[in-house]
Amino acid sequence: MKPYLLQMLKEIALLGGVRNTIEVSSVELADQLNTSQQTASRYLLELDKKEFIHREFGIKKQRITITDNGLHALEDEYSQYKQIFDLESKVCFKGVAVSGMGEGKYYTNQPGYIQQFQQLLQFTPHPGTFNVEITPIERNKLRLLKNVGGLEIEEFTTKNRTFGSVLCFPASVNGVKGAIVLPRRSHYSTIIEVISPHYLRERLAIKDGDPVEVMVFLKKK
Amino acid sequence: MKPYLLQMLKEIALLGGVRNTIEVSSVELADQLNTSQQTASRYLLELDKKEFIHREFGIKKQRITITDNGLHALEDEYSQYKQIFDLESKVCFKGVAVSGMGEGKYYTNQPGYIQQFQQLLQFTPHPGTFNVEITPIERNKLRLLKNVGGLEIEEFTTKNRTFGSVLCFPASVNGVKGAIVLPRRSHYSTIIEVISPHYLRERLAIKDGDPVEVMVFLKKK
DNA sequence: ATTACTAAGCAGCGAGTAA
DNA sequence: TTTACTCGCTGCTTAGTAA
Repeated sequence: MKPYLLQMLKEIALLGGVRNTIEVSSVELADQLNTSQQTASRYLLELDKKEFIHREFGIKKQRITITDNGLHALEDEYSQYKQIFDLESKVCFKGVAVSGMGEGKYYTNQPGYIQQFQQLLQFTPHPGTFNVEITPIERNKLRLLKNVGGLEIEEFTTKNRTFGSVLCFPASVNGVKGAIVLPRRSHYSTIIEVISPHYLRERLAIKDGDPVEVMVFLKKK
Repeated sequence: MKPYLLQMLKEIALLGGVRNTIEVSSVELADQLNTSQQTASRYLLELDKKEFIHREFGIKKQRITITDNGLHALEDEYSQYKQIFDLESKVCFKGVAVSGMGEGKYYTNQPGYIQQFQQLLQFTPHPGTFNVEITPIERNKLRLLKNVGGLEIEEFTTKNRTFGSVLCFPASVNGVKGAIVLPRRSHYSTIIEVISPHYLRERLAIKDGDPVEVMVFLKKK
């Protein structure tokens, strides 16, 4: 939807056009939008044609109601703004399921990690990680997470080697509880690793390439 | 602010550009907005020039942060959407204070009205009404109020005459408690009449022509 | 009063390209 | 790789005006 049409739809909504009929002339709407009567009229024609509003003509002014279609458009926009101002409490990643190379299983079987997961997350992770590939542009949100800070999993040493520290955030994958795991060392990649008390791949009935939504929860300040 | 610039600002915010720096190229932003690299670049120049964002250039990509200015623009937009979806619980009118012709005092001194006000609103109105002139376009919101319904003040008869029924809504004027009064008979005018336990004109230190904000509260369903 | 057409002008778009 | 310039073209805007 063209941004200028959405703007007009918003204006109609603010005047009470949601589940209610308003009576306005194209001149009045033009004034509200700081534009000409002709442009307001054209916008109304476009909104009508695209079924975002319904119009009836009287002898003067016109009666306008926002359709379900139009209401959905407004709701979508609203939810984006809610997300922006909610970004300090939760961050949403959209991606697709991918297979790792089994290293996830190796790490999540280390007692040194398992104990800390149990303590900080109050669950025992199912062996292995569930990997989600995100678009490069969403890596910016990973940076955001590191800036805000999360649960610190400390490094530890076994007789064989050292396991590095990890930053961890409670999360959900398509609504199922878990946590995401960001190794401190590695640079931001386009793969998010998720651990969960459940075997996510089975629980969500997901195979490689399926779209998934990862919601990451930040600790409130 | 041009709607298409706001759209881009919103996109930057969704990527985490609020109180945080993101690294994106103009091509990536163009992809997000379904437009060309050139257009994305131009938008960034405009947003920068108008101080909605701050930019730094690295060897690749650019580091972008939303300025306070930009954040305000987003907050304004957000609050408008909040208002739309809150319209079923409260409606806001902006107008200016005007003087009536004293009839307000006559009506608000009628015991038949006073008793009902006390019962439905839990306060005794200060004699007289506080009148607010709204723009003709906002009369649509009055229609909305009548559709939703409010507190019914019933008509009554004295030995001299009949006083008509009135629709009434709890409200506040610049934050001070009161109620608006819509005579059932009269057609929508551009004057809102407000009653209040306080002498609003004095309490708010307001004279004719001063801008006021009337917030009307609807009963929840 | 109203809506909305036509026509002309101008702003925004993006291909090509420089740095 | 980047960003952002020029410039031709498209499409949005608005004055004038009909209905």
